[in-house]
Amino acid sequence: MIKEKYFPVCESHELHGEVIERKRREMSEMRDMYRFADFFKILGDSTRLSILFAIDGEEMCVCDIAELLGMTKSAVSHQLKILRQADLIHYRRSGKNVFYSLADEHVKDIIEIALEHVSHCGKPT
Amino acid sequence: MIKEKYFPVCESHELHGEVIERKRREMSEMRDMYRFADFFKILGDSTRLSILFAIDGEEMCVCDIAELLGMTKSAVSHQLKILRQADLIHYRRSGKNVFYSLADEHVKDIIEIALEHVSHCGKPT
DNA sequence: CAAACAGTTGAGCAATCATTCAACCGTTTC
DNA sequence: GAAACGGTTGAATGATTGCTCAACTGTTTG
Repeated sequence: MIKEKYFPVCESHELHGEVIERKRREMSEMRDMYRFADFFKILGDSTRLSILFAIDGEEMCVCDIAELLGMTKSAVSHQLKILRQADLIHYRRSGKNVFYSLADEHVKDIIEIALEHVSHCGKPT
Repeated sequence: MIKEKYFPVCESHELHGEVIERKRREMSEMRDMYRFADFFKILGDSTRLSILFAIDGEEMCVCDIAELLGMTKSAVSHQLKILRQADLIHYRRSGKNVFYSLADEHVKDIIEIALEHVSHCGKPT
């Protein structure tokens, strides 16, 4: 039996082609992996993560966040913009100040589970 | 009453200093924000995320992962190394092949919640 | 209305990072 | 043992990114 090869897989055993095809079908459902990765990319920065922790439970203005993190207002504002565009935070203007707060409960959930994972797999060395 | 200023906060209202101090105490508990952000940073790449989805539920060898993602073995192997160092995947050698599988159930949980968030906040435009 | 304050924005820069390329290691096969 | 295959690794490179600096907007205050 001549097996049709759709792609140059390993030659070690013939099942590989099937596995790839099945996986390809499974993964096609959520094909915009880029958009999905972007979500984690936003959380993958200590500054942005610190901001989210800072405004968790209590809104804060930009100036205070900057002071808390020991950064310039500019640097914080740049990161706030990214968080805003990702719909992770909420915006409120009050006089000269702008107050930010968490926009979504999902964010807290994800952070908590991740925190659990990190503390579990924590390698002190 | 002369209020001691520990840091140059906004002048608009005096509560800001207190807020910052309280937040600073709260956040000092989990002070290694870098390590925490690194966890998300690893998930924040479409290639690595695709790999995790690929080996979810069924181990795969490097060659097949590469074929599935349309990438070189080298590129995949580089990302596998990062996932390995983060203890997110499991390694198994079998003859000439090396099979990878998910190492932790936490990973699946996090991905699922994040997927939910992304699909909720999905802006088609 | 001008000065001061809170915050935003864009350009520029340094650092990080994902992929490519070539060389290499480990296992199997002839 | 040499060739072939699966996989890894390090250097090089192009792209991305986080911060700084300076200029700017919007609001309040004198």
